[in-house]
Amino acid sequence: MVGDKWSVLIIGTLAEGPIRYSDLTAAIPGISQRMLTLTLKHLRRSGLVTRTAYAEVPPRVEYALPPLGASLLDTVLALAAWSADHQAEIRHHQATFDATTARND
Amino acid sequence: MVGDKWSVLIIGTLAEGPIRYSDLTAAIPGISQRMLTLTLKHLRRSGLVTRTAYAEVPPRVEYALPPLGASLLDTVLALAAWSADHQAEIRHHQATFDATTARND
DNA sequence: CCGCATCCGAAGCGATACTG
DNA sequence: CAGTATCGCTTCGGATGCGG
Repeated sequence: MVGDKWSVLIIGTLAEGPIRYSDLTAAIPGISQRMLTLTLKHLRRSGLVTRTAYAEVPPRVEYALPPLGASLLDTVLALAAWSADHQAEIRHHQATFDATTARND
Repeated sequence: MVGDKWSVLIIGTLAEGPIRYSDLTAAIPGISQRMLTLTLKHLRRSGLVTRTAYAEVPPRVEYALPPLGASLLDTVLALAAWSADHQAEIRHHQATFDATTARND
């Protein structure tokens, strides 16, 4: 689930509170409507995200983060913390590795 | 990084101690040699895994988990714990969702 | 025994156009 | 406003055969 880039971004955005479909599009630069719809459906199926549609004109649909989703957020945040913590070290390793490895482009 | 299924499995296997290439193949069912080599290279590049080749006959290569890799293991384990913890709940949601959603295959 | 290169089918994703 | 359907490209991944 965390392997899905968009899932993480959506959950991260939802962490700040319920948000509308169109606002999600704006809040997550680079996401296509296809992926937004697909990922939201996936997340809803797993119960990580809830969808509330209001029978109004104009239509309004809000997505929110139920407790289950929030619990995943915590864990993912821990992962993000690790990432931030070791980012420099990893980049250093990569640079060293690249320098060591003979690349004949 | 956790998005890479094989990376996680390899790190999980390496957690039990250094292991040889061929044993990795056996320890991780379903992995192809291509993916094993590719993923190991990727992990080495990031410094999450170390490689030690012994100039012997027959050749022997051992992969191990340095501190950096072990630290990621901890975090990933936390994620796995979350997964195990909420697995049943998620499956329930999925079943409900599938039942609710009219699927016209 | 260890690892890489190539071929090729499968799946993912973005862009676009269309429906309720 | 909120989605769905289709198309084309890119990437992923398995199988096989070769080099160190």
